[in-house]
Amino acid sequence: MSHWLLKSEPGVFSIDDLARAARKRTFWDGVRNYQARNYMRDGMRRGEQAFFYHSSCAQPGIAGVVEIVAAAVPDPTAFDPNHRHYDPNSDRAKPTWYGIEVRLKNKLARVITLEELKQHDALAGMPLLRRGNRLSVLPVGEDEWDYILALV
DNA sequence: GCCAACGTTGGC
DNA sequence: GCCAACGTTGGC
Repeated sequence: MSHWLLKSEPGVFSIDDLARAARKRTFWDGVRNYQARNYMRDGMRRGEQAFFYHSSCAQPGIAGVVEIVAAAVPDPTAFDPNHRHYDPNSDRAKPTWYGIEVRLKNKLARVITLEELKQHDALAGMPLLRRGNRLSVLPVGEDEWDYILALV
């Protein structure tokens, strides 16, 4: 079982938005980066867990844990010309973009901020903390996953 | 708002 | 295939 991290801008979709969603579920659409797509489509399996990370906000950091409740399927927003994430180069017969469905497992008692994560040598190797990383979907090592949960 | 660090695009 | 220009991400 692999572990993951999913970034979302709370101004667009926060962990509280997920908490309020029907059955606390949402389809994770709009990923338009190939490596992130590959992690979702080829890596993520139903039942695995991911950190819900708030990015581009006052307090970037890990806000909660979600469970992948459905493996990747083609992202319908890529086919919708009126959608912000429309991609004219993607077609239904051979979709380029995929999304997964997640369910909120739990919100953390506090946000584990990026600043705090950086202070732990044990986490220095995390892809999230790697210089210049901008991927919105990332793997998290098993040791790092456990370590971070123990920080709460 | 700034800017570093990318990924993508497109001319050649 | 190279690489400059451009767009985006995301911390600060």
